[in-house]
Amino acid sequence: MISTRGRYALRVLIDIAENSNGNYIPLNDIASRQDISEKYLESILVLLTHGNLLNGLRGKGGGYKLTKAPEEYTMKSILTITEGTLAPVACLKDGAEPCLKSSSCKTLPVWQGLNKAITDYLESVTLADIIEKPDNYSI
Amino acid sequence: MISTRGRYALRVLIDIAENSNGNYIPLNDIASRQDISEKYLESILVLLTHGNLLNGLRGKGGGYKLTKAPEEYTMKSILTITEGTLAPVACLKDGAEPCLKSSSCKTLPVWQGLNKAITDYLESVTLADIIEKPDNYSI
DNA sequence: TAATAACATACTAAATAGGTAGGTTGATTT
DNA sequence: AAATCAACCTACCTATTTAGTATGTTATTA
Repeated sequence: MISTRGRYALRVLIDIAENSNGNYIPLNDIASRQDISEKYLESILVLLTHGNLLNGLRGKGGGYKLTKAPEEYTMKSILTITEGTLAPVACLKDGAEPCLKSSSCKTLPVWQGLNKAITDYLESVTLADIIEKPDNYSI
Repeated sequence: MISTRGRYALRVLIDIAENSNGNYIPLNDIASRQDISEKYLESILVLLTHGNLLNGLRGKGGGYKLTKAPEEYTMKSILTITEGTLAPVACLKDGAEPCLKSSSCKTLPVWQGLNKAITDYLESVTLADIIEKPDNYSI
């Protein structure tokens, strides 16, 4: 299950992508628009700025903005930063010590297949696919 | 992440499928072969018997056996019983109260897509795909 | 009736999730 | 230079879940 950290992170990025026009957006604005506790949101934005998904600026006029184009934010990159890992089992985590039984492990291929299914999907979707596309046509 | 409950359950089912020949296999045997605490394993087998994936028989000569053919055990059915739900977000759980914001929720399609990717994969793999296939040929 | 083995209930320690509280640093405006 | 604003940082808290352990009770068979 994806925790609130990951889900809120996604909502925040959508919010910033849709409401910023290159400007910094204060956490305050985001929190009230998204109806999420300011303080809790803060702890999530720390992860996103440390992971270089957001740029933070202090002081008056400060806030957060995206560091790159929406097309460059894959769902996988967003969720990996907030959830830590998306691997369904510990032995498939990045940098996991190789399991001694891996060659005889009958369940490993299943977990690898599941991991690939999840990863492939999450890499195929970007923030650009999700945000409001202003439709420039009438009737 | 799949918990030990789900991982052990899968190992148990593989173990029974490979070692039973229609006989009941006592938990004791499985626990020692799989090197899992007997008592903890017991709590997992309760889930599997209640979920009709295993048949338990008490007393001497008792133990557990499969209730159906290995082809009929999808990974999804096994993991759903042990993990409770595989839905990546609460609003996609079976029997979840419909979310009021679902029509305007921009993140919902992403979670639905992820859910489908996971579900499709786990339904495509069965216990029969995993167990040892005795190869009846020589050199 | 003795041994066997599933079934049932209760408890525990450690980790994680989801938050809250308060203070500090840096940028901007007055 | 001072006041304000807003990100940043550290520490704490509560409830739930995970991964077990312990102690029985019931049903079956030799």
